[in-house]
Amino acid sequence: MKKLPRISESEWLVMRVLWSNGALTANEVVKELTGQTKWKPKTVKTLITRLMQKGAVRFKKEGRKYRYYAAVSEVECVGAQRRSFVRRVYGGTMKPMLTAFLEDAELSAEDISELKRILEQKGKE
Amino acid sequence: MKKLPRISESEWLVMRVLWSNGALTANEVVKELTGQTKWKPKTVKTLITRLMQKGAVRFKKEGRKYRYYAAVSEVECVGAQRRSFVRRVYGGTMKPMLTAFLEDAELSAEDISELKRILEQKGKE
DNA sequence: GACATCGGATTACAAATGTAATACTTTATA
DNA sequence: TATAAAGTATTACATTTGTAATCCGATGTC
Repeated sequence: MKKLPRISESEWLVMRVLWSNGALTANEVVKELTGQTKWKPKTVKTLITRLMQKGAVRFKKEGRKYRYYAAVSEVECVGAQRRSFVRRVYGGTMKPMLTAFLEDAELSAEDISELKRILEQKGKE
Repeated sequence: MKKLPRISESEWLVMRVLWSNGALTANEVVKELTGQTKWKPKTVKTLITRLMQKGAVRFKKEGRKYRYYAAVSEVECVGAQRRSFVRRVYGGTMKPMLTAFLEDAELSAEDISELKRILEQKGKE
């Protein structure tokens, strides 16, 4: 239930790397981001530092170098972003937004049936 | 197909007012926002000015005062935000995001059946 | 006509963000 | 042991954003 820090656009890329890979050294983060961005290593380091200041990332020493890991929950951060997005763009009303999302999405047949299952589940509550 | 300007969090509130109300004077915008925000009128004016500089808003003179109106398409801006959101938060994969949205949403029975209809439609393509 | 007022134009200023470069420290290397 | 390399810490600097305040010109008011 801790307060979630505000994570900027660029910082999100770093967080996603840390969430999916666990504790990484700075260089490993840089390597993961190669291809996704054209950032210099120093830029990545800056982002990590800022995320630490915000409390979103912590590190443990491993010998003389650090391993960084996410200190906030991915599920919570993603949920917060989702809600903030809906509020900002749709003024909080979910339906039109979901319609747009669904129409826009590229979905496999399995995806579609799973989503339908979720909807049916909701219908029963 | 023009390039969409980048609209900040606060600016979104102004844009939504203009999209839903057409051409308004600055004071009318201020009035619409009362209750939603605690901004001083001058703050709203600044936001409008910035949106004009970005090309998102234009105005026409009406006597000695101006009427402001959105110069970019709501559908396009919303779509761009939606895509940017999915890319940032989910790395571009729609399914997990949709799952979360659907589970999170408060939906009426009618909403649910309409969404199911959309999904069925997609299944047929 | 002098003055308060309403609206728009210009200016303000700190915090956050994007994007690094430079400095300092410890360690491996010649 | 002086030096280069690897890592971390500190500093940099232009833009964007949030949040206004001040200035200026047209207008209405006494």
